[in-house]
Amino acid sequence: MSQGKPLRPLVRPRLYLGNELSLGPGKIDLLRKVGECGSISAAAREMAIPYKRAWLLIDTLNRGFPTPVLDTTIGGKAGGGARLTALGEALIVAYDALEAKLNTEATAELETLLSLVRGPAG
Amino acid sequence: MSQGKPLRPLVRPRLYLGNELSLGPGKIDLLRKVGECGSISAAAREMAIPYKRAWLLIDTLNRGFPTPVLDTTIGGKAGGGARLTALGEALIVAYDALEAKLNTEATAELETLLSLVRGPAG
DNA sequence: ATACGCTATGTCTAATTTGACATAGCGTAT
DNA sequence: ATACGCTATGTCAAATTAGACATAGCGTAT
Repeated sequence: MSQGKPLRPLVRPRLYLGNELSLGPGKIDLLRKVGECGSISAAAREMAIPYKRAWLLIDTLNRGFPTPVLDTTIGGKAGGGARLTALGEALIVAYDALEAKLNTEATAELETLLSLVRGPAG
Repeated sequence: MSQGKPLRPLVRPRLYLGNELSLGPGKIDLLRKVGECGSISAAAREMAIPYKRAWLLIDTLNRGFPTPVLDTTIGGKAGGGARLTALGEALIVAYDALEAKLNTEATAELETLLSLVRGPAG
């Protein structure tokens, strides 16, 4: 009966984009948070991960893509911070589109998988 | 335009199925190989991974699902080996269906992502 | 000038994962 | 009886990854 629309994503894909670069929910969530917070460190704080880890994740993105995903400026107290570049925004948009499509178009396949986890008595 | 059908999967999804259980290309490929080879060790050999690693991967599947994914029998030289259970086969079928759907229905979104890796000059 | 909060690194340790061997025991085939 | 090849574990070192601190330097605000 197809069950309304939960719309809570069942699956958050991870893409292997060659060149040792992968893009999954972790980096996307971080990127989005940085866009919201306006700085890497604020995003890291909110996500409860060390600043260095956040910076490193961003760094792998900057290296993996032809142009950086963030515009960063040094200096604190309203001076410095980070903003998404056009590429950064495009990544989020494209990822979200893929995730949404996956979770609407392939719901049946996903439910099949999940039902197998629960077993016949699920 | 839509470009024929390469049908080579652009993305091989990894599913997080709760309970510390994840299902991605690695375990699926292994499962399939075991089905082809008729034993865990032969599959491991062909995939060039240590037997123990293969066995461990299978083990996490067996623990994560309500019933085992393999029927194993001890004893060598045509005596022992492993065969897929109904669940094991179902997993492969369901995964393949999901992967196929993802790679046919979401080609546009995937291409968008890939184009971003290459940049405007790609 | 001082303080604050940010980017950008470096270093070192702990935790986790991976890999390589080793071993026990079983079931067919010879 | 012996050999072979499989499942099923155990152990232990190596490699990789994650985490915790430490530090340098800059740019706004006060």
